[in-house]
Amino acid sequence: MKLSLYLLPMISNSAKYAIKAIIYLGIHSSKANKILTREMFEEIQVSESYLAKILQELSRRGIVSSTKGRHGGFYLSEDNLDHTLMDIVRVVDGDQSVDSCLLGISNCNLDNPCALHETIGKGKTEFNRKLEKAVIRDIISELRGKEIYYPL
Amino acid sequence: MKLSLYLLPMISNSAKYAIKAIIYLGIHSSKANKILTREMFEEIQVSESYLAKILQELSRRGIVSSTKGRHGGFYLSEDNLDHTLMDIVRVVDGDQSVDSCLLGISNCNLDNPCALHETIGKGKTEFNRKLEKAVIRDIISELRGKEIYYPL
DNA sequence: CATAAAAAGGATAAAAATATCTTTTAATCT
DNA sequence: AGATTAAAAGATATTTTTATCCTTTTTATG
Repeated sequence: MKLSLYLLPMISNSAKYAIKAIIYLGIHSSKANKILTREMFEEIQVSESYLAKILQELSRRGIVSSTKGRHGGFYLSEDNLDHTLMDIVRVVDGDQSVDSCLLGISNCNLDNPCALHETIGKGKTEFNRKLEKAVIRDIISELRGKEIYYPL
Repeated sequence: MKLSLYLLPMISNSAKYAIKAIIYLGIHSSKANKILTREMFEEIQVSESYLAKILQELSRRGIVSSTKGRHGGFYLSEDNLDHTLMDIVRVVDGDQSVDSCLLGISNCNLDNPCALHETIGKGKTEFNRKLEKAVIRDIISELRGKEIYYPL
């Protein structure tokens, strides 16, 4: 018997797709050059429909930009570029995912720390801090300097 | 529309229950004083049946000890105490969960790092290292010094 | 040896996450 | 205005994770 058969990562599949899509948009898109889900989904290794679903939500929450109709599509505005990976994860996986205690204890905090708070709880906090510092604009400009950033 | 309605933590619910159960056993059990799932499940805030399932697997994989029949139950042997939190997570969530790249890119490694490897991939590695260093014996003995370690 | 106690195992059920499909709305072009 | 294009929205399906239940096996003890 196997309890969790497949991988259960630090961020969800959906958040991964979201991050990949945003990286793709950051590299390829502009307000003048919008991108269709049709053009991205293979690179991101997700179905077109599911990617659309995720981008829809990201758009609604102001993480990416989009317009309907002809010459429509998705792109990153200057404002969008100021977002961090944490913003993405919070939108897709929810705040609880980020803020919850490692043992899932609701009243765990600095004054009343849970059994693992000292031992590894801080590890999660550090990881969160990295997500907060990771600004999309910086990630994109760093990737531009490199030869290969595919496949996502 | 919400993509992930509930929390999606760094480790699965099952792994959390496993860790909580092992902490409980570490504090209360010995080879002479075995513990029944019936005695633990409320403290751990999981159903008795599911806890039994998880402990079964942990027992099969040598993370906890158990004996059947009268005066049977679960306990931590001296060997069990030498395991780390990482051992638990690997058993319950699987190796992939621990070893996978943050973007889920299969051929991501130090020589051929993915887009996020430098930025936050290292954060995951650090977190993993903390799990590896967290020896059950140490966690238990530290908890014994404290007044309150409940609820788990 | 019979009986009771408790984990192990197997089958099934429920909930959540992931994914797809269809219809609607908005933008653009002719 | 009408046709076309593409995102938004809604409904539904699938897979995975979580959880429960019931039977079997093992062990201790009277």
